Amino acid sequence: MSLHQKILGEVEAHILSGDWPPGYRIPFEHELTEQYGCSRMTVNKALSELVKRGLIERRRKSGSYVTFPQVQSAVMEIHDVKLEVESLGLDYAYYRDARSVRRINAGDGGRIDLPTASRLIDITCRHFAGGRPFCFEERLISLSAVPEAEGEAFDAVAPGSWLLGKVPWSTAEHRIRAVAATRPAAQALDIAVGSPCLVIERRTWSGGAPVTSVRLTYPGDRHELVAEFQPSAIV
Amino acid sequence: MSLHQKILGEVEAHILSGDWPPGYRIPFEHELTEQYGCSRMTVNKALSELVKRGLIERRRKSGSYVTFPQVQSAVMEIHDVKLEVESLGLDYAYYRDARSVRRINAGDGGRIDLPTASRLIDITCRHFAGGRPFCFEERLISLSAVPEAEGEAFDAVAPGSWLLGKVPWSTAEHRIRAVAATRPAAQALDIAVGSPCLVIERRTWSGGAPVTSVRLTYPGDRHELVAEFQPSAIV
DNA sequence: AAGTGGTCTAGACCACCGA
DNA sequence: CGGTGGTCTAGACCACTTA
Repeated sequence: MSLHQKILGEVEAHILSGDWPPGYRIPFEHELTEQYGCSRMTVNKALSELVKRGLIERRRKSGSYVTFPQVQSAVMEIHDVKLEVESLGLDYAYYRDARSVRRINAGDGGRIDLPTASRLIDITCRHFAGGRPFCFEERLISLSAVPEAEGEAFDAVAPGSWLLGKVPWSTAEHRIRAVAATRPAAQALDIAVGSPCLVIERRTWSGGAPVTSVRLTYPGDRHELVAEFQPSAIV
Repeated sequence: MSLHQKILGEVEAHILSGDWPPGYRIPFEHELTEQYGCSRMTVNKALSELVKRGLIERRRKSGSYVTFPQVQSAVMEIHDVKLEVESLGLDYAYYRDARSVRRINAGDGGRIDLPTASRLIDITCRHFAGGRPFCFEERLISLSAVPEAEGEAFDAVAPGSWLLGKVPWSTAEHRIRAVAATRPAAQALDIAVGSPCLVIERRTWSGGAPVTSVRLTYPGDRHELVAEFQPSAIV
């Protein structure tokens, strides 16, 4: 492994571990130069790559700083409905409909892959944009992965936003479908039963263990997913 | 603009224009060094970036070569409906419904961003899986970007498959929505007007110029998009 | 064996911008 | 004004690979 890769990896590790939080000023080039006993070009190569990856930003005379988490990056990252609504310039509101703690059962079939009789939280809630229903959310959270969730009522902050700041995730899988609105979804979203809806099911893991599974139902005429790719962006 | 960016841009232009086709050996570093009157590091910086973008690959002692277009990647890359169907283990069939060469008009509003009166090909076709309609495709292809398309009837090979092996792409944008089936789509897919459909609109650019725009309509109950992400994979 | 790319050095000049 | 990052140079050594 080359030296600039080593430097890149170590700085990246500091950032991803939270050791160097957003806004933190990382060491100057000349400091890293001393620390690694190499020339400035080598350090510069590593830091330039981190800029391309969006992990740091650099300001002349001032230094290099860890960037604040990408809100909704180019692809279809973990996205927080609240941020999504606010980025549209609309008022956001949240309402929790139901919350229960229970054991997993056959009705959850496949939604979340946990051992029999695992305990989980089952939540349904709604997100509003500009006063209109924007998204209907049905979520399961594994209590073995996130024990603190049991103490949360989720009546002020949405479970998605709460989890985002709480649990680091390592993998997410999205399934995206078009469906006819079911009765509960139609009621929640104030649309006709059977009208087209975009459904996004996201399952998230952290270190191999399932964390949460969420089904987001959007009225088809009010939502659109946008994803931009570059060939090299694929790992 | 810095010199390494200039070199990068010019080499990229040669590749994207087809001037330097896949397999072509681009000039050696020392040749570019002479041509641009700069040091090897500067040339190297440009070429290393092209490796990251997947446009070239480099072999010691041999030289640097334009790569062959990537076919399909992990996420929701440019995807070929034919490969998609075959990966499901179903028989694939293709039928071209209509094809015309015309000038862009107001009705194309926003689907493809070309100058007034640009010439393009307008195609509608269908993909079948296991004998059943699987996808309805409406596509525009810019003739200024892909002049060879004018000689293609697209009655045996789908335009998507044809383009994939022909034109390198640099950026793609997806828009994903749920809609009620329009009359033409419903007829093509043999479903009821108004039933939910998943619509994927993909626009593709090559070196900043629009290449093609396609709208794929899938019956909502027969299709699902799956995408898997890892946090670090984001650029 | 020879020529390529991979990496690194120890400087340099410059633009920018915050103190 | 001074310190930072952005860029570039003219070398160097090495690993690899293939001609």
